[in-house]
Amino acid sequence: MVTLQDIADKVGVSRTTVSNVLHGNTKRVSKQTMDKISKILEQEGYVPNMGSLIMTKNSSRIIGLTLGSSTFHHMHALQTPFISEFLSKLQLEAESHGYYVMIISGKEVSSVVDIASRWNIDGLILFAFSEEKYRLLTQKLNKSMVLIDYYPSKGFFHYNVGIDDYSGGYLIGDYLYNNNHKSALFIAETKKDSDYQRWLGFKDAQEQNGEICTSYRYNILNPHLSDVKSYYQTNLEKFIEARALAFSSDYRAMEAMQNLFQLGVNIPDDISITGFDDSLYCKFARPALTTIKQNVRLKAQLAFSQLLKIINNELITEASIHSPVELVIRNSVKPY
Amino acid sequence: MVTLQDIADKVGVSRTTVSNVLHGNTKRVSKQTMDKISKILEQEGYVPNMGSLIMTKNSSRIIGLTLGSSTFHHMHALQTPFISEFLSKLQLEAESHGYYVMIISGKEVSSVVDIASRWNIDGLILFAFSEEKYRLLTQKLNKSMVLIDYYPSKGFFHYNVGIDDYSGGYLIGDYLYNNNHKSALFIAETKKDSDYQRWLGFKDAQEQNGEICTSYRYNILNPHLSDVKSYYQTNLEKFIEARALAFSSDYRAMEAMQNLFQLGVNIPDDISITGFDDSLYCKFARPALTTIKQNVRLKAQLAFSQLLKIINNELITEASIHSPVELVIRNSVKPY
DNA sequence: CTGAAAGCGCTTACAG
DNA sequence: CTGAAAGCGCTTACAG
Repeated sequence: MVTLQDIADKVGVSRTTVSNVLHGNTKRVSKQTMDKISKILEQEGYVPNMGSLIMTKNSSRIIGLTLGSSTFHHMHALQTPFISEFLSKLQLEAESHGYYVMIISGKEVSSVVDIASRWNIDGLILFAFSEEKYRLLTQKLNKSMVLIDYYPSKGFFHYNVGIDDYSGGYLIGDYLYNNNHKSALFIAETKKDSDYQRWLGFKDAQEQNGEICTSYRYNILNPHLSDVKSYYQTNLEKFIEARALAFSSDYRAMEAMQNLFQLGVNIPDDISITGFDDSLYCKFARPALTTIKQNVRLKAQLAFSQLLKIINNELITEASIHSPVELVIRNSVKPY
Repeated sequence: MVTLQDIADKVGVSRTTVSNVLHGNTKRVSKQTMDKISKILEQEGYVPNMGSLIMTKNSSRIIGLTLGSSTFHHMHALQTPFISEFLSKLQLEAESHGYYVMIISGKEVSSVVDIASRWNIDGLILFAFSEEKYRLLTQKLNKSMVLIDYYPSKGFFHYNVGIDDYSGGYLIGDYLYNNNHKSALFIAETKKDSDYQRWLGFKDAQEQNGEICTSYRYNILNPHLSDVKSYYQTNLEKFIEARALAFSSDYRAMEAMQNLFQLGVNIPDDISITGFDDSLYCKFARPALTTIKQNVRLKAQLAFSQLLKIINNELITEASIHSPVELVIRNSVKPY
């Protein structure tokens, strides 16, 4: 490892001077010295030691990426296509701004606090944190944080970057409505957060001509249900009567297609189905799944730039940003 | 941030002593002082500053995770289910051993070198690096490294953790053979590395009773092919004649199922299909995909422990380790 | 058993 | 325009 001192010795100046050219303090160094130092710097492939920088700058330029719950939409959090894509885009974005991303397990709040303090992390991006955990975290750790896809209870201040879940739900509800599916059911794993917003959009779309969409149409599929098959068996009649099922995730939609198929249901002839996320594989479902797609790259960029603003104490006009969403029409819906 | 000095002041000792209890040098400190210091340490929630540790210990305890090519099996590397699962398991493993994982974009070798030096990274885990890039990297960066799923040319020393690709291929070839598919075709994106090993296993299984499996049966599906549909159109006759297609990835297998279905082919009645990887969604394919599953958690653990050994200069008995693989039988193969 | 001191690689007032 | 010096938080010989 070549140090500043090494460079200084080589050129025959003090390390103060080398440091000055490193930071572009051109007024403090003569053109001549500058050039000489720049040349050697380049030649020796000098890179600063981050350990040293952490100490002197009191900042590490590390962004922590933390997953609050290890599972998310019934699979390992990092395995959900969208989270891993987010991570890769975030890392690119960070790297191009001279930041680094460290993965921190969010299982224990205390260990997030420990690691974030230890590393003097500049900011944190949080996935799938419950409100309780988030509160605890903010209490114990005073760092810039941005939450992803978060819908906290009212009056609870936080920064958030999400997608327009409501519009996603609306697009689906509207699309089904226009295909004459006016008593479609909405199926999600919870009654809160993203799921609930999607439902709201769905409901409004279904009610657009004065129709009524009661909460009877909001169905819960327990994420811990071991016997999904019997769930479909039990509800078969109800589902066939509804003629259309709008799921809050691709995974559940595809799972439904499989189970219903086994029960002799023809999709989309008997029942139309929609998903949410546009996972890599859902174009291969049979029939290919109609779903909602989000712009993950944009989301990662928004999250990073928002976090940067918080870190730098810049003015933030909106504490909660939502990236747009679009309907991807494939073949899992048939006009009724 | 509470520092060692703060603690020392509070207790009324020198920071040397505090440091000693921190490191369990029990013989150098009286029981009494020890207890007092431990108590305050706990009470104040002391955590060391990693910046400082990097400097004094000349080690950061950071493991870099680097993706050599941004795409992998035609999707973004971090998006392949197995890489993201690997990452999450690796992070757990690292955290439990007091290590940290930083994501480093592997697009440019020079930036890997830069970041790894800057952070004084302890070791690197490398995905999807070409041999050329890996050589360049080792030339410029003297760090402990473990490659994942790597098959370099002969005589090129390196540490590798992979899966038993050969056995995976064999299991598939054997399973097809036993279902009377003795002229099945193997389809992959390349003729090297994992793909080639899988082919070798496949071939050996198909040749088990003296039959011959010529390279005619090794088909390449160009990963950059834009018009996959016409690929299947063109080869339809050949594929129907073969009656079984063994793919080197689930993605391609599912894609094939979709395209063949559109061409009026019945799967598995007309053509049997197998995949490789056991992606989250392939149980939802229709028919559900028979494929090879690997133990990603074990792989992550092996990779980490191997890297740790290299870092600590421990004796390593095997430079290349392979985790086992298993056949997951679903419904995409029909006895011929 | 305890602590003073040097050193890790850098930045940043400050003096000249 | 240039550099000596203090300081960031820790560890580690070493002296007592």
